[in-house]
Amino acid sequence: MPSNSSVIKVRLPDESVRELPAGSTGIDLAQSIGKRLAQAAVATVVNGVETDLGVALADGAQVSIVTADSDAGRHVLRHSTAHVLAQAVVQLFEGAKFSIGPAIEDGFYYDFELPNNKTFSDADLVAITERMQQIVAADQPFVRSEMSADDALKVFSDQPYKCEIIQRVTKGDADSVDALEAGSADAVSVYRNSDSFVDLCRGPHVPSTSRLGHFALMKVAGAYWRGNEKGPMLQRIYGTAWESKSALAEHLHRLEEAEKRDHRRLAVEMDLLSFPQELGGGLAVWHPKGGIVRKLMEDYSRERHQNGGYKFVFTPHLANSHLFETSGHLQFYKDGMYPPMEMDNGTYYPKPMNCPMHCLIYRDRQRSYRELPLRLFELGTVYRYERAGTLHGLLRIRGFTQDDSHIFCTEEQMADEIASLLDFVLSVLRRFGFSDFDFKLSTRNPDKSVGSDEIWQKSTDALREALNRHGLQFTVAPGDAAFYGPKIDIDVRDAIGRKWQLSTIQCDFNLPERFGLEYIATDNSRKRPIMLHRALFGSIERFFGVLLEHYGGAFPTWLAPVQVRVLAVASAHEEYAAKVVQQLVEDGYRVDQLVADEQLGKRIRASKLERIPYVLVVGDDDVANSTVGVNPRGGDVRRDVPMNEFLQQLSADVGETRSVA
RNA sequence: GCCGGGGUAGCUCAGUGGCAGAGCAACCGCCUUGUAAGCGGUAGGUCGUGGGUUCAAUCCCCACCCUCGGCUCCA
Repeated sequence: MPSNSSVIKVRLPDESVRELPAGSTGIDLAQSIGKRLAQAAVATVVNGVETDLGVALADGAQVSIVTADSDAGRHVLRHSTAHVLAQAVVQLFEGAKFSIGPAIEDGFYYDFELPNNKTFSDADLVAITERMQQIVAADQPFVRSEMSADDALKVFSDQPYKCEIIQRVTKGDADSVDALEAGSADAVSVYRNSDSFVDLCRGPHVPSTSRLGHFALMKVAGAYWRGNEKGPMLQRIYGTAWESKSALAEHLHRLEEAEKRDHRRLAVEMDLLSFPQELGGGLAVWHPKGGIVRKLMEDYSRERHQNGGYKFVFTPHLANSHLFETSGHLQFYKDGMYPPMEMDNGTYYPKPMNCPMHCLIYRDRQRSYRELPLRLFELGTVYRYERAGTLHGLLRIRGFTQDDSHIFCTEEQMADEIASLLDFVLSVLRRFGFSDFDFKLSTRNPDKSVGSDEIWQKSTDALREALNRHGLQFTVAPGDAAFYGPKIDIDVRDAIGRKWQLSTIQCDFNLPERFGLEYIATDNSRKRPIMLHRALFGSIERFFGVLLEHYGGAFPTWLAPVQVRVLAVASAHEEYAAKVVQQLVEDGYRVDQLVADEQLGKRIRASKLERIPYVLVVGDDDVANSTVGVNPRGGDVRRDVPMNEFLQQLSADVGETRSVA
């Protein structure tokens, strides 16, 4: 049905059709639907392509409006705010070069090069913010135009980074970042805000700068141009931007809350562990309270492994360099190892991983197929010389203990073994309060791998099948595998939604080869076993750090360093309090008592700050009736609770993993 | 490793080219307390380490160590 030339029809997401005068834009469409929508609109999606609001709509187009409070809308806001940042910097810093400025999660950044290797200071950020607000107030339009690469090179003649992007796009070797910046080779797109500021960009953008304004510049950081460590280092400014003042405020509040549960801060506050400067970077000592929690974690892990058919092994912290030559680690990862110790009978290295030693245990005698799968388990402490700038509390540390398992099995056993491993791993993680998992299957990188296509295929299929068998959603990361085989990585989401990579299950056919591992098969032939690497916590240290942040220091009762604290109202009740303590200790709980030489309120406050799960208060009534006052963490106070009733409550609490506080 | 910010009492932080400061915690005393900070007092420091400049350095300069935010890396 041919439409009237003065009218166009567009289809909306709900399949309804709207008629508009020819030449109407996304703005017109939004206005025709509603005033509020027009106010919230930042872009359109036309036939599946994100487009500026101001572009005339074609007859018959499928159109949806992108609003500022959607993920896509915030992305547009953030990208547009990055342009405003670039304009402000170029205006305030004579000779500044700007390179790329994408939207990222929660915000945006822009990379700059200042003349004479100058860097931005915090004071500069204040000035830049003010200038950005002026640009917002000036209501500058974002005007799109397309031009040839030659013309674009002229426009950006004084901007070497922009020229480099244009040239790469022209030559056809643009990566995804370049493409975002410049559009395509035949039509380089640019957005102009004013006579003096134009930026290379694919878009889309908000119609004008007045749509922005709820942003904050967060920090300055160095960043390599194109991520190349050998290339120039630029100055990156990070910012955050939102659709409203309140959304921005909420985000800043979330950051504050996250900072309060930073494991490094909690470790100090709660006297769990420390990083003495005298030890050297990235090396921790565990204090008694942290030690209790760690021991409980390890005990639980050992118990589960015991029940899971694992054999416990122990291996030394040092090994002769021959071992790591055989394994190939010295060849691939020497830079990440602590330096060698030259001894009169050879060269020794602190071990950066346990697998080669477990291979030696396997190889020590002839193995039969009847022994397989052979599951070796060790809490093995390893040392890796992580680069100085990468250390981060417990999450990136130089000396750590892996809950490391190596499973030797036949090719036929591999799929079942991986499937049951997944069950095992998830079951243990759930006990620690995690319930939200993301799975990633990392596949072969042909340029950085060893082994035959066939075995790679088999291993990858086995991992994939295990995930499918459990009905688990997973993403595939092509080329992210280790050099020796594919792997499944398991991320958990913590109480405030952040993702942490913890467990990993890896197939390895390289080390069995290198160590010449064999077993005698049913037909009396010698065969090579498959080796599965599996770390569940990853490292005890890292897992502990993640747990600390997950619970915000409020460990579930079964893990809490002190589970119950007993407070006498006054000195006269101290004797009864001590009896309560004694009974709880006899029942196997971790209990202490704070004597009444301070006000009760003050002692309760101190106990709450220590995040003790139960504070018991005992006074005259309790002495008379054998009761306690129960003040639970995160709950309401109950008076006159019979001791037996409290014991039942405590027992039930410790028996199950409590939800996070 | 690279760019930038830091390191002062147990903790959080202020401060100055000329005798080192606060709050909390600790310790002592008074108070004997019924559910998140009672009152008074005492003690506590090689101002990260080593050099240099200076009549004098915690402060200025250099190097190193540690740490924080990023980048790169992460078997």
